[in-house]
Amino acid sequence: MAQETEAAADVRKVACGACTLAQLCLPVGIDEAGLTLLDHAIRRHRPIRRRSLLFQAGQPFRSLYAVRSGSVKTFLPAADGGERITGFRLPGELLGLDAIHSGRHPCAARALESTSVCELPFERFESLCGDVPTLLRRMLRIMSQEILQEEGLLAQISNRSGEQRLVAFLLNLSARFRRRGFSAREFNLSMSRADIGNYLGLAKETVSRLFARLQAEGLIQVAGRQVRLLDELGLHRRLAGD
Amino acid sequence: MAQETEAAADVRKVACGACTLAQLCLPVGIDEAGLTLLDHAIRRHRPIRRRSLLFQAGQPFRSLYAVRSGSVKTFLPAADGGERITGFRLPGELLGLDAIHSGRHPCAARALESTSVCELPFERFESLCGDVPTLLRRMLRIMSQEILQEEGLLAQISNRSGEQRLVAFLLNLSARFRRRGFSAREFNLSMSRADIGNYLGLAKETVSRLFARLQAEGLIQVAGRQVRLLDELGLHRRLAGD
DNA sequence: CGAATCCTTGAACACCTTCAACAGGGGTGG
DNA sequence: CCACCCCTGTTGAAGGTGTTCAAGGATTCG
Repeated sequence: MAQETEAAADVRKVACGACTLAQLCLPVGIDEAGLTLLDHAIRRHRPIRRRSLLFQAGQPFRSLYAVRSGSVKTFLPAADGGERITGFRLPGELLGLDAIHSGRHPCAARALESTSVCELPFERFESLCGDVPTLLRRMLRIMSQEILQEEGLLAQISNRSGEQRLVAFLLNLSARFRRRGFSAREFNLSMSRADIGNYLGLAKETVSRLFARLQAEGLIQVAGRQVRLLDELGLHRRLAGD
Repeated sequence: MAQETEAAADVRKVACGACTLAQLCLPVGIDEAGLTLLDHAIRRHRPIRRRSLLFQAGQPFRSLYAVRSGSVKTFLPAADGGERITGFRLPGELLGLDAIHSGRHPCAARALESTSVCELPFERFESLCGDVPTLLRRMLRIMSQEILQEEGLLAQISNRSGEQRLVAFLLNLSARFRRRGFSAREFNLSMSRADIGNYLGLAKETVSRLFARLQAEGLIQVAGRQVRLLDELGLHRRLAGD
């Protein structure tokens, strides 16, 4: 217990330049001087618990957040009290980009497991952009990538069968884990079947059945939230519609 | 004919500050000095014809484009020669934001009717951001809005019935026409039923049937590509799932 | 005016959803 | 520490919604 607290304290002291996520996160391509400035602007939070909200929908937008460890889901609250999940964020990914426009968070963000984040006050970020031109370039690229991803997701959701959607989801997760140095073949899902279904536009029962079918066909192996990709080539073929 | 050419020539001389789209397009919130700089960076093109490509998928990214008049569809070419439509752009909207990340256009863009655009070389835009801080702020907001729109679209596509998707599409178009000073109750669709279906994840036959049904129920009136919204409140109720 | 594209309508079928029941497992409180 | 309970996941059957295939009609453009 004391160990954990100590470790957490250590992690919170790690500067952006020394962070294991520096090659994925905002710092990519920023020179050392800029990194120091960025470093001073960032608030490193202690881990938040599973199920707790990082911010609510409608809340005024003050800061961007970067996931340091754990994972987060973002969702739009629906009229009937339900939610529409808009995305899942892994370490090194940013939260709050959709709030810049209106100055309010359109989505809420909830931790799927114990999760720690870095907070970057947006006003300081904007003034920093004036001093650190590479920071501006980096942010434009991150936002462009975000737009691109949403476009790709949209193309995969509409006009694709449930099986293809789930395969696309798994391969997307796999690629993101790979970039983070985790295994791309075997990983844990931090979200429930209901969350996956909500995100992909499928009923949770359908997700469950699709997992079973992909396993029966020898493409994957599933045990609860533990997933192993057995035949990546076959999965890619399914995605293409073969 | 001579008149048309003359008018086109005139339009091409209009500065950003004098453009009727200045309140929608990139210039929003930019001071006069910045506007002059922006003005000099922009190339105003002669109209391109219906069906012609503004840029191809995979092409190197050099410039952002703003629609001045007409409309454009953007789409990802699919493996089988088909296309996945990612969006429709109206006057005052930007094209190419998804290309900043990789330096290549992931989507192609095709004119749906006779369309004119303004071209903004991206390198000049980036250096301009250093001189005109409000320009940077504006671009961050535009990109944030784009991310937000894609999120909203995704939420509407997945987990919604075909009818709800089509209603959402019509109301979205209506709101965008309103902002541009056109009628929000009666407008022309510049895209085909097949394009709408492709975009919404429905077969073109389904789109046709849904139009017929909405008309039979007295919510809209359709004649080919001419649409009139008869009961906007009723349409909003349909969207909510009533 | 002809050709091509776009739109509409019909019928059969596949896929996914909904409703329902049950099993397992992790967290909480006693 | 254990028991209970709620949450999560699984499986079955019936029904609805949208797709596919097919054909004919309308509109537009050269």
